[in-house]
This record gives sequence, C-alpha cells and structure tokens, in this order.
Amino acid sequence: MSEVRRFEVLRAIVEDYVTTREPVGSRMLTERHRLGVSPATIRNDMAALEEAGYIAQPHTSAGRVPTDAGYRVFVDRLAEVRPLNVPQKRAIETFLSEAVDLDDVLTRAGRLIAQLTGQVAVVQYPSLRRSGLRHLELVPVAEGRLLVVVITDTGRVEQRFCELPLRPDGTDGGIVLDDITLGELRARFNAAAAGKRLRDLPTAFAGVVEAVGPELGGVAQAVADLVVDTLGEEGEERIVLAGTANLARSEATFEQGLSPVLEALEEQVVLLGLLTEMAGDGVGVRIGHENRLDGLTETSVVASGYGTDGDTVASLGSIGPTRMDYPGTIASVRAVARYLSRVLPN
Amino acid sequence: MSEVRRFEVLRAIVEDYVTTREPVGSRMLTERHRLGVSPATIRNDMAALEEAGYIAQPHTSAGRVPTDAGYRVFVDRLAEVRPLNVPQKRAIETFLSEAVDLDDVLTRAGRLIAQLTGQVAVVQYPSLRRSGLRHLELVPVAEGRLLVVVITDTGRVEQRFCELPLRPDGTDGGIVLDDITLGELRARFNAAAAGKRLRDLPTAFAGVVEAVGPELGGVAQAVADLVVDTLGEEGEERIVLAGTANLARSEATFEQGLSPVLEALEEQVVLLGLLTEMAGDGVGVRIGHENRLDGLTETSVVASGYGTDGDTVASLGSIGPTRMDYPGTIASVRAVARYLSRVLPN
DNA sequence: CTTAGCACTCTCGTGCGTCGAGTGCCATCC
DNA sequence: GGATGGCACTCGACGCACGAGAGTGCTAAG
Repeated sequence: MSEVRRFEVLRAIVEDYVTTREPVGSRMLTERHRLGVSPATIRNDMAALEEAGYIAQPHTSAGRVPTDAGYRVFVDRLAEVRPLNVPQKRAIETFLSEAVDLDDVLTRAGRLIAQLTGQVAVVQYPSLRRSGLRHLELVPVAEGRLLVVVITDTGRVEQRFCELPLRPDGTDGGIVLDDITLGELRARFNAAAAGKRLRDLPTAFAGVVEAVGPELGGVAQAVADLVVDTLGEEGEERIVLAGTANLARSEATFEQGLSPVLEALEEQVVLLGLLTEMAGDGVGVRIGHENRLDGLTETSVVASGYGTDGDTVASLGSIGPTRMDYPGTIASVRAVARYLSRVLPN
Repeated sequence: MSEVRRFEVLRAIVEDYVTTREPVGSRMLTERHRLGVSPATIRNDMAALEEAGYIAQPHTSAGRVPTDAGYRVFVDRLAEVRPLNVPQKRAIETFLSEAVDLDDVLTRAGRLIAQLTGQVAVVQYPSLRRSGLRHLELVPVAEGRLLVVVITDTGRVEQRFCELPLRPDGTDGGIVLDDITLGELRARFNAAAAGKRLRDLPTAFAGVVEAVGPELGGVAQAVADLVVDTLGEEGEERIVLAGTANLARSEATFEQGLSPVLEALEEQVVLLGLLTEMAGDGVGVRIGHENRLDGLTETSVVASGYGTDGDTVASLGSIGPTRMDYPGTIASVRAVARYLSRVLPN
C-alpha cells in the first residue's frame, strides 16, 4: 500500500468533493481519475485515510468526505499553486487603479475578491497602530471644541472631536483659538510628528506641550492625548465586507444554517482579531475548527497581509465553506494583496 | 355583513399570521379573538376579503394569508401606534449618547434598529448634497498634490486628493505651496463658503478664484472643482448596514431564498435610491412588490428621514419580511430617527 | 499488495392510505 | 338580510412500506 498513492487518493477526494459537493465513493474515484487501480484497492486506501482522520463518512454506505485535517494536508502538501490567468490579472489591475481614494481602493479590493472567489471578502483598513503620521490638522468647530484630523502615511484619514480644557485663568466660556495660534500649534505638532511611528509620538508630543508654554499647554496636551488615543485604539480598526450574498447561494453547505456565519461576520472586532492573528508572511489558511470563533467552524479563512515595501499594515482575505476551492482562493487573495500593496501609497 | 367587522377580521388575520407564521383559518380566528361570531360568518367575510384582494390562500384548504394589499390597508387604517416602553427609550438614548463621532453614531443607530426590530437596519450617512459646508482644509501631501478635507455641518468628513495643475510659468515639477500661501487660500475658501449650501458654492468659489489672482488661480480652480464634485457626487453617498444575521434566522420566510435579498442589500446605490425616494415626512412603509427592486419583493421597508430642525439630511430604516410586526417596527424606526435628529449636530 | 466477488447497510425516492384542517355551499333561524 | 349550523369535499402533511442504488467491509484468490 504505497504512501504516495494514498495521498493521491486524498487529493482526488478533495478535488471531487469540492466540485460535486457530494460524498465521493471508490467507484467514482476510479472513473474520474486515472489512478490505475481498482475500486477495491481504493477502498483499502480510504479505510487507511479514515483511520488517519483525513476523511469521514456522513453515514455508513455513503461516500467519503474530507475532514478539516484532510483539507489541511491538502493545502499544505497536495495543492498546486494555480496562477491566475492573464485576463484575471488585468482585471484586478485596471479595477484597482481606477480607485479615487483609500475607501474606494478597499471597497474595490473587496468586490474583486468576492467576485474572484465567489465567497465573502474581508478587507481590513490599514491599521492605525502600524501606520505613521503624515499630517495633523486642527479645525476649530465651536467654542471649546476642536476637530482633529489625523492623516496617516497609508492614506487613512480619521477625525475626532476634542474637548478643550477650561480656560486656565478661570474666566467663563470655552477656549477659542485664533487662526494664528492655531496655525502655530498645527505647525509645531506636524514638525514634531513628521515621519514618526506611533510609539514615538508620546515623547515627541511631550516636547510640543513643553514648548508652547503654560498658556497653550493644556490645549496641546488635550490634542496630543486624543491623537495618541485615536491611533492606538483597537476599536477604531475597520473592516470592509463584500459578497455576503455569495454565502446564501451555497446555502445548503452549512449544517447549522448561515445565521451563525453572518453573526460572526458582523462581529468586526472578533474578525479583526482573527485577521491580525493570521497576518504572517504570505497567505495563511485557517480551516474549519481551526478558527476558534463559533460561527466560523464550518468555514475556512484564507488571508494575507498587505502593505508597502514588505511592511504589513493590514490584512485581507476570503471566507467560505470548508469545502472551497483552496488553490483558486489562495491565488486570488494573494494576487489582490500584491496589487493592493503596489497601489497603496495613494 | 358589516363593513367594520370585515376589517376587524383582516386585522386579526394579519396579527395572527405575523405571530404564528402560519396561514390562519376561520376557527383559529374565532378562538383567539373575541369577534362574537361563528366560524361560518368569518368564512363569509374572508371570502369577501379575498375577493377584494386583501388575503389569499396558498392552496385550497389552507388558511388565509395577507397579500401585499392586505398589509397596506393594515398599515394605513388598522395599525395602532404602539409607543416604545420606557426602558427601550432609555436604551436608545444612552446608547446613542455614548457615541464619539459621526461614524460611531450611525453605527450605533444601525445596531439599535437591528436589535429593536430583529431585522436588517439601514442607515444613510447625511447626504452631502443636502449638507452645508462647515470647514475646508487643505493639506499638502506631495509635490503637485493636495489633500482636500471637507467637513460638513452634519459632521461628515470627506477627503479627496487633488491633482494640481502644472506651473503656469512652465518650469518643471509640480506646484508646491508654502504654508503661508496655503493658509491664505484656506482662509479665503472658508470665508467664502461659510454657512453656504452646496448650490451656492460654485458662485462663491468663483469669487475666490478671481480674487487670488492669476498666480494661484489655477490651483484655486482645481480645489473648487473638486469640492463641488465631492459634495455633489451621488456615488459618495454612504450606507451602514446592521443585523444581516437576523435575515437568516427568519430564513424559511423567503420563498426565493435570501440570496436575492442579500444581493439587493449589497447594491448600495439602489438602496440609496429607495431610501431617498421614501424620505417624505414621517415614517414611510413600502410593502412587498411596492418595492421595484427585484430582490426586495418579498420584503417590506420601513424608513424615516432624520436631520436637525426639521431639515431632512438623510434616511434610516428597517428591512424585513413582508410578514413583519409593522407597528413595532414603525415605532422603533421613528424613535431612533428622532433621537438621532436630536443628537446629530455633534 | 491487488483484485474480484459478495453480503450487508443505509439513504432516498415513490406510492399509498389516513388524518385533519379548512373551505364553500345550502338550508335554517332570528 | 345577515348570522349560523351542518355537511360534503379538497388537499397538503404524515407515516409507512418497499425497492433501487450506491457504497462499504471482508474474504479468498491472484
């Protein structure tokens, strides 16, 4: 009983099951794949594979179905990389290059993945914590209030209102800053922050607070705190979803119904955790129960980091039933991630 | 055969069908509602209602089910307003007041509606076209490029990159503006735009372009065009969805499966059209086929405009199966719209 | 180690009869 | 004239038996 044929059988099972969506039996297998042996032999191999936990049968006298473990070895050892064809590549390139701003790029990337894979696409916004500060803008909106606009070097723009402290001299009313003062403050902050990473900001800003003197110190401190907060906040990370409708089309796939899946997808925080957790180098695959999330135990997640010059700033990926076309999905996700990385510094 | 009782029967049918999800027959009706007449009488009324097109039977010898028309008269004439209870109101108030910025408010509003109605929530961002300009910010990001940040009086912040024209003197390289010039430009634009509505911007900006002289005129023109474009663009309208998972829970409801529904929800442009179309005064209801959208013929949409001081800037609503709890949904949507209107000018 | 044969097990589709909910109609009653 | 009780009829849901088919495991032979 040769080792290699056994895995060949596993590959055949996975491939057939993925396309037919039905448990595959020994006869079918010999008919559709030139394995050169009889069904009986296959049966022996299947028994061994089942023993090893790679396949299972839904009930006696039904064909075999790959288990999560089976998909795992398929992905790790058996799947061949299947590069996208030229029109597909071109489609990605043109579609992404038409985007006008970051929101647009990411939305388009999502649609693209959803369409290429026929599954749900997930695209994470460039993580604020892994971004640098490109520019800081201060806009007076009302007495005692400032709108702080943070622009990162990944093109993300985040705004937040800042409540200014009361006047230090104790007089009534909120602080109102004139344009000159504001301009100065803005210039100082930007000079201090230029090109810095998040972790270096607190010290850089401390210098600013120091330098502006006691009169403006309170305001500067409030702004500095807000910016550091904003960039550091986990909750402000964002996600784009696309292709949810694709889930419903493969409806019969999910034993538990797709309500738990949809629920999981709405829990953006958890989804984010999953994505960042998976953001290693290259494309990562999580199969079925490898996802700890309850709703996603019947799905697989294929994800990849993206970012300029090897610097991963966020992740993107595709989520679909465990029975998915892994080579195709992996290829699509990787391709979009790469093109996105190239286009990113908008 | 009294007119009023017949409608009473219709109401009973709608209410029962909404709660039991099953076709309702004449016997059940007499048992659960004190109508004071026998099943046979009810049957006569039902025949009349069916004749009038308000109810239908899925097949002979099944109970009756309300038609779209039936729901319509239920909503228009029979439904009693059912105000939310105090804890619900309080929940809305506290949950919305905790929001930190516009994104947050709208996300929370969506979650709220989804949870209150057990259906899908749709929340439209304040329409740019119906907003005024609060502030304009110009940020230099690279040679020949400017980041233009538009802040509306509804709290929306939109950013767009602006390609500057080549230097008028024909020397090489893109235009680079120093801080002083930029400051001046910014001040002029803001002075011109202060408090203006979108439709007045082009003329206001024309003045600015005139005033800055030929040197900066090209730049000013580019910026002005971009701003007017951004605020006028239909595509830039945005929508938040929430509670998609709720759809799956009432899965059996949709004859066609929920894939068409999900598809319709992903078509944000179309959804927007629907919402703006419905934005009259008060809460509007679209039932089943009254929605032209293919995917939504089995659903009803309950929507309301919102906005400060009677000025509708956008809409929000709830989408669910035609067989929904109309009074409850209407109450929830209205309540959230009101609170949102109050909280809005953040 | 492979293969052919064989008995065995289950699922799935089909046909059939029963049950029951619900209807429509008609004669009757107030 | 509207309300009611009675009654025959319709039709889907449910349960059951049965056969077909697909697939397996095992064993003995190549």
